[in-house]
Amino acid sequence: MTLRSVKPQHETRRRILDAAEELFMQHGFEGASMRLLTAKAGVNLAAVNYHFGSKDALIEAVFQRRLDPMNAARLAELDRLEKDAGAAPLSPEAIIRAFISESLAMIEDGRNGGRNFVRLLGRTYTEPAKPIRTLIGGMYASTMERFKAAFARALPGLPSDELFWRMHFMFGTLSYTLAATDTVQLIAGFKPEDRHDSRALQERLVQFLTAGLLAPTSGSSRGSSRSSSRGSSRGSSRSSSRSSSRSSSRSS
Amino acid sequence: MTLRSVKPQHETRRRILDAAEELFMQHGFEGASMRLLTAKAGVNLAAVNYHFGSKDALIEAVFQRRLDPMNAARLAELDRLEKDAGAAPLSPEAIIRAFISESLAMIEDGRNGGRNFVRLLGRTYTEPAKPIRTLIGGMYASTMERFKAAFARALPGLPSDELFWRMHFMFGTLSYTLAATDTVQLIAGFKPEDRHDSRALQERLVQFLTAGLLAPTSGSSRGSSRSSSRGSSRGSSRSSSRSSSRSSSRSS
DNA sequence: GTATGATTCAAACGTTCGTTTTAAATCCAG
DNA sequence: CTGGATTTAAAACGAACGTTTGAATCATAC
Repeated sequence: MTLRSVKPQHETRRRILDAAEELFMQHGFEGASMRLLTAKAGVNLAAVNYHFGSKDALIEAVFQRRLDPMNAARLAELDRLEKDAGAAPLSPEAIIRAFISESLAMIEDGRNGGRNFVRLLGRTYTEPAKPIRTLIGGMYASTMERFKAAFARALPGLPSDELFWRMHFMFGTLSYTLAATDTVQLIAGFKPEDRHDSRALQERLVQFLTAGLLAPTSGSSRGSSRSSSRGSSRGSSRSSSRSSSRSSSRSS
Repeated sequence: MTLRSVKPQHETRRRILDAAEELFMQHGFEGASMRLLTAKAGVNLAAVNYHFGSKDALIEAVFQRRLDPMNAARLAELDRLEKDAGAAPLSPEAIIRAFISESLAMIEDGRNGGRNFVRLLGRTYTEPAKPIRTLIGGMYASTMERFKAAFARALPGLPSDELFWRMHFMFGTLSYTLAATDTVQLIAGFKPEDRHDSRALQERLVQFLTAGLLAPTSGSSRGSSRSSSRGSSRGSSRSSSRSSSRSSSRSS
């Protein structure tokens, strides 16, 4: 009793999840203690174990609350694109947009903890703890399958293993961008006003990722490319040669 | 006495650093305890505090042992390239190679802990703990300055803020690639034999990063691009329009 | 109003953490 | 050989950790 102020009862779970989202992002999973976390949420120390069972279960709940809807939205957007396109293949850029726009929209979400979560998510891809890795991996599996199939359809000329790596690189760029926008600032010249302008950021990301995805492949499909010079780092240019093998149509 | 076996005395520091490198990579900084660490190194528990003073100082030492030479090699390679080129600007691809080849060469370094360190490094860019972030940032500052200047010279048509973001994206791709090659596997279809083939990986990375760096810019320099529809995520294609404004020369 | 189950609370549990201290043993350069 | 630096062993330090407990409190249905 006394001064409980604003806590409309039974929203303890939500308050815990919000505080966990922010503190996990700031201090990591091990660095954010239960005592700090429950203090920030304004709930009792035992509330986490009561509502979630353990700290690990809380971590899992934090991700499930946001990740499942996020991936569902990605898939829904992809479905919509494919339905609109009919039999025509999608443009790679449109697929990229369908994948990243959900994440980036969350950056502008200040009221809710969307921004916290998105940064937390970016960090978690390189999380050392194995249970967390497998948890995240499982939540992404089906979504990645669908997007990989969509890319493969949009880029019929791109070998499967090349596509794997291109998706790996694209995901890495997105992940790092989400995680590190205001953590490590290795490169000078950051414009603070750009930090939360997710529209401008999305355009820059789409340009970069689309170009990377459509980059010319050196050795083409498979094994055959034991040839070309590959002179370690001596040969400066040698890039422009193929330039126009854009690999597939541009639909629409 | 007893069975000390192989420990040529006075290499306790190196054994601690090697063990720390591996365990920090596997369990994170907080997850790797001093007792586990010293046990793995085969030294006494008190040895870390004797030689390094504290766990935090050990963390710093782990990075300094490798990061300083690595960045020095990057700068030396860039110097060499610029000297060879004379007054002519370097190709963006050559600059990219100078930056990433040092990291990727370490992946193949199995004997020494190079592979462990490179993965640890990739993880640390998104490390929550602030002292570690500032430590890493400080170690990179001068290197990033030089490379940013080199890119700016190679791409005179690219606005400064665009270059900042392109470098940010490139660094993110590299970072994630180093950290996550065998952690989270979100995308199915991974070929295990490619994991440690750093030459093939480097070629794929260079293709991707070069294309991303040279991607056409949408709104050109500044603020002007408030125009186009931006219909949330409705407009499916709308991408192909600009396609050929490669932004700058291709040198050589 | 009272019984009942869900929730919150303060307090304590046992464990592990990084660090320090003691002492003796061992190494290695001068 | 000597003496300072290094290493080991064992023990303990206070602090912080995640978790558990049992009583108090709340909300609701009878």
